[in-house]
Amino acid sequence: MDKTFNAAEAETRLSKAWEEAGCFRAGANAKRSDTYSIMIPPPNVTGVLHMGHAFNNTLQDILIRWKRMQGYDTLWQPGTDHAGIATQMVVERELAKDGKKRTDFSRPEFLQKIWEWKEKSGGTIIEQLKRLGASCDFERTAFTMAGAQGDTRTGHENSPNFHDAVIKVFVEMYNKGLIYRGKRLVNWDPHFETAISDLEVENIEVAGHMWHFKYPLAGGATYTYVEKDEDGNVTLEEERDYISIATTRPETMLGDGAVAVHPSDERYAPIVGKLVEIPVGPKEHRRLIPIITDEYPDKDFGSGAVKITGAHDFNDYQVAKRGGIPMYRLMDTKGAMRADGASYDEAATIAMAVAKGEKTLTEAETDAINLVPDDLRGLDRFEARKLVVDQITAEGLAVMTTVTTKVKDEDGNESEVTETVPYVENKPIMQPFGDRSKVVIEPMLTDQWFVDAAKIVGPALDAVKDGTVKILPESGEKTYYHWLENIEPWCISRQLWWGHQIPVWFGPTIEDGRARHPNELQFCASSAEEAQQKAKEYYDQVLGYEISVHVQDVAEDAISAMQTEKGRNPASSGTSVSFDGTGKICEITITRDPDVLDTWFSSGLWPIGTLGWPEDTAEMQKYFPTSTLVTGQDILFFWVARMMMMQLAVLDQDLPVEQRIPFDTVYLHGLVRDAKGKKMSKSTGNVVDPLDIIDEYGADALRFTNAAMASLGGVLKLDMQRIAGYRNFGTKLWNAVNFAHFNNVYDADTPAYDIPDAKAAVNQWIIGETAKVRVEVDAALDAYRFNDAALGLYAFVWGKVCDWYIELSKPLFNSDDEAVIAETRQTLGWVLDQCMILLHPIMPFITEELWGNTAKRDTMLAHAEWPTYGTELVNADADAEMNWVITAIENIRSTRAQMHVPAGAKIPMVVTEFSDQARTAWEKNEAMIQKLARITTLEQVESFPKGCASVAAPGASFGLPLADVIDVEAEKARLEKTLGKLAKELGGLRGRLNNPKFAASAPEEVVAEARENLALREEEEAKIKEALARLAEIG
RNA sequence: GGGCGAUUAGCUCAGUGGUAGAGCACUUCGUUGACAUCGAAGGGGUCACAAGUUCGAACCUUGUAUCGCCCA
Repeated sequence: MDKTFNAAEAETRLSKAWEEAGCFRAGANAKRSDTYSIMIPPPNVTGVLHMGHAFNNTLQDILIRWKRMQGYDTLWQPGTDHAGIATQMVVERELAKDGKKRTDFSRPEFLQKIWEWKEKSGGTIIEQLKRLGASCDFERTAFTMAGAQGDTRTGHENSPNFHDAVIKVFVEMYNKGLIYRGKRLVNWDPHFETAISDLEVENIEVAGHMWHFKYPLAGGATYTYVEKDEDGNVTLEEERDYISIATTRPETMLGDGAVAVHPSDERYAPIVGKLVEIPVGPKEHRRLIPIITDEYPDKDFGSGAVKITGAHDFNDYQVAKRGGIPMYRLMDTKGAMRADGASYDEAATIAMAVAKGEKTLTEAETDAINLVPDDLRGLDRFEARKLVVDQITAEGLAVMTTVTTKVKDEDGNESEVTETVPYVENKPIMQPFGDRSKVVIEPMLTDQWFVDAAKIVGPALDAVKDGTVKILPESGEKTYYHWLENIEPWCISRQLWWGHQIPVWFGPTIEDGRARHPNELQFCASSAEEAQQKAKEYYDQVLGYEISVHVQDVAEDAISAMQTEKGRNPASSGTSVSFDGTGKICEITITRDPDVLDTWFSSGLWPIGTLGWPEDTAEMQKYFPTSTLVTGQDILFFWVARMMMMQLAVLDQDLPVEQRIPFDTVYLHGLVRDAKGKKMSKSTGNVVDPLDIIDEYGADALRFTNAAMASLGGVLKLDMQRIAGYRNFGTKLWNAVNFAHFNNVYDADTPAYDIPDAKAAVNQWIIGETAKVRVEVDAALDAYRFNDAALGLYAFVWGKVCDWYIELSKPLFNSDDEAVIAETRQTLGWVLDQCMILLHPIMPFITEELWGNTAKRDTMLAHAEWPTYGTELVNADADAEMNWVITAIENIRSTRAQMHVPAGAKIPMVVTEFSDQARTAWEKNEAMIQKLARITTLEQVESFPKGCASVAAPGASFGLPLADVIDVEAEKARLEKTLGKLAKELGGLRGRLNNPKFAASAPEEVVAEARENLALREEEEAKIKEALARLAEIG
């Protein structure tokens, strides 16, 4: 055997062997009908393995290997999601290298490029998972775009047709009224020009400014502004002809629809309902907006008055909706100030009429109004901000403040200069950034598709509340409830090319035989043919005669449609109707929505989509509902909750809830951080690459570290020293096996399957300890306490097997008794086999290698039988005997070390008090104690000779005669110290036992334990006191 | 501002009512026929603070402080 395990060489070889033997196929090693299945949280197809994946997949692999060895019919389903924005970005970046843009290609051409990229690079993370040892059924690798147009079926050859499943769900949810189209405020990425999900927005604190402006009251009205302190004393009273507003985004003032104050704010009570002027834009067309009340403004924040820009702020949007305030969109898809539509004069005139209540607009009409003054049109939003601030300040409508600064003149004389300047606070503000584009996200009013989540949330909530689905740690359940009980509509459309295109075709409405609103009718269907048929049926019926319906399969580019407003704004869309000679409609063209679905919409179907749903597949019947979902707590809402809602909503409603839940247990974990607890980030430079760790320490060390970190709800701090420590642990096991080799344990080349019928106490003892740890490991894994399983095994293998059993076995191997030697060989072989088996889920590589190195086996370790023996293997007598031996050895060693007896010196020992039990234990294990404690002889004496160091063991009083070397003072000090410690313990124990209430209220076994403990401590105390007395005699 | 959580040895963390644990680090000793990626021994803690419940609190309750994370 090599000196140490060569991880780099063995890992590749073993991975290949497992794969070739089909060890991880669904159902491999199944010995019972119970199933256990895990869906991998699909990594992004553009992704590379990071520590989060490594951690997450280690836990899944531990569970699946454990269950597979137990004989369950297991499936660990791998795959990737198609990651709309990320993938499109990666491919666009590749094109950019050749100086090309996406828009240089048609949509189908560009999609072909993505599929080519996917073929080439889309399997990266799956390959990396194999290096971790992940035992997924890789032949089933799925992909959330499988089956979509252009799919080359490379890298996910056997994936079920995900596209069909996604489209079917959309159509069904649409038909049930769970999906609708509407104009809502969404997170808009001005770089990618698409709506994005909350998940893709990072809120980052940046240095910002808060400007304070005056909004003059209309018609020069005034009011008395009064400020009071806490006691109601007036601190400020003045006549004002304005209301003061604070804002971090002055450019959005152009779209203000109102100014809101809190209903209880007395300062502004006199002017509620009055109109104020927005202090920007051409003087002759200043818009007037009302002062309204709403609960949203915070009286103590800024002036207490808030401008309401419903189209560009999420809070304002809610206020505007509540108050019926118009929302004017100010920007285009690139985040520049709008340059479309009618002139500012015209727009402002209409808006004015609306504000005065003379006119009401439809949503579309409101959206068509461009309230950006002509001089600001087309400017970038940040440019526009500067100009707006300048214009307001120039007009004298900025709130001013005085600042006193010290200046030095040419001669160095200091003087104070007081200036009046605009009041601008420099303060940190939270700003939303696109996690991929890194640009500031703009809340934007756009037409999008939404899932009416509130309608399907009920069953998802109930399933957790009634315990059908368990979330661990429990605190996750609270978070889950909190979010689901306040659920918002889910925006599922994205203005991208890569993704599942929305299966809805638009056509014109018909009134009195004439086409009215183009693109306002929706035909939702799972194919173009079906849409055509539906449309034809509809139009034939409303027109009363047959027409032909033409289907435009892929509409123009989603983005350009958005920019030109075509296809989104029915009013400006081109005609799609042809007429015959008599002016009657004879042909209608319906066009497909160019948008695609949010990747999470397809990921939400992962549990069923990967199993072949909507087909009634064997896998679906066997492995659904799945068992455990292991994932990061950060995607509890975005993925876990949505899977719950979707599976429960989509599957046959006649099935009981237990058969529609996607999984029965959700294990949530936090972010993997660096050793100091900092988030890993490229900018901090503390990112750890799991592949580097695997290269340096081996996959097993990384996996063991992951398991050891995984306490429920624990923080995950990755410490290199710890990884090194667990690499050492592997070496320790390796060397233990090496020791067994050396002692001819494996000479016969036969595996140690049967539990040895041992006679020697040491062997009986270690068999019992093995049984205890097996019970402990199963209990820990059952409860998802990976850390307990890992640390329990660590303590057993290192602390029990290596530190004690192997050491204690040495005298047995050196004995002359062939029977004892044979029994010990058998026991050691069995114990080490159990170590390999029990450690395999956590450290698959080194254990598989040892398994193969030690004997001819029927199966690979990955398919070895997981043991079921329990504490019936514990022999109480052997346990007591060996515990005595270990205590005796430890106490002798401790005394020796403290008395500075040279470590190598072998010395004699004497004994005075010696109970029968202690004597028997000694006699049966003399050779071991002598070897491990370096004792030559034991002699029973009446009393200790002069200069003897005391060693206590239960039932025995030992002494080490060290007359020549003993330092009386040192020995005294040592004993006093031990006595001190004992006194503390005794105090506590006696205090408790002397309290009558303790005996009365504490459980019996606790009282008994305390009594027993007290007796032992008292015995020890007596011995030490005796020893001290003897020392006193010597002087 | 709202929600969730944390505070235990120098460090990183376990510990769900019976009197405090691990690994690493530290000190001393050690080439003992598995292992120096090692062995033996040792030092080190008012369990953030305060009050309460209890025979008994690191653990339960309330409050305070500090620090995270998520959402506004």
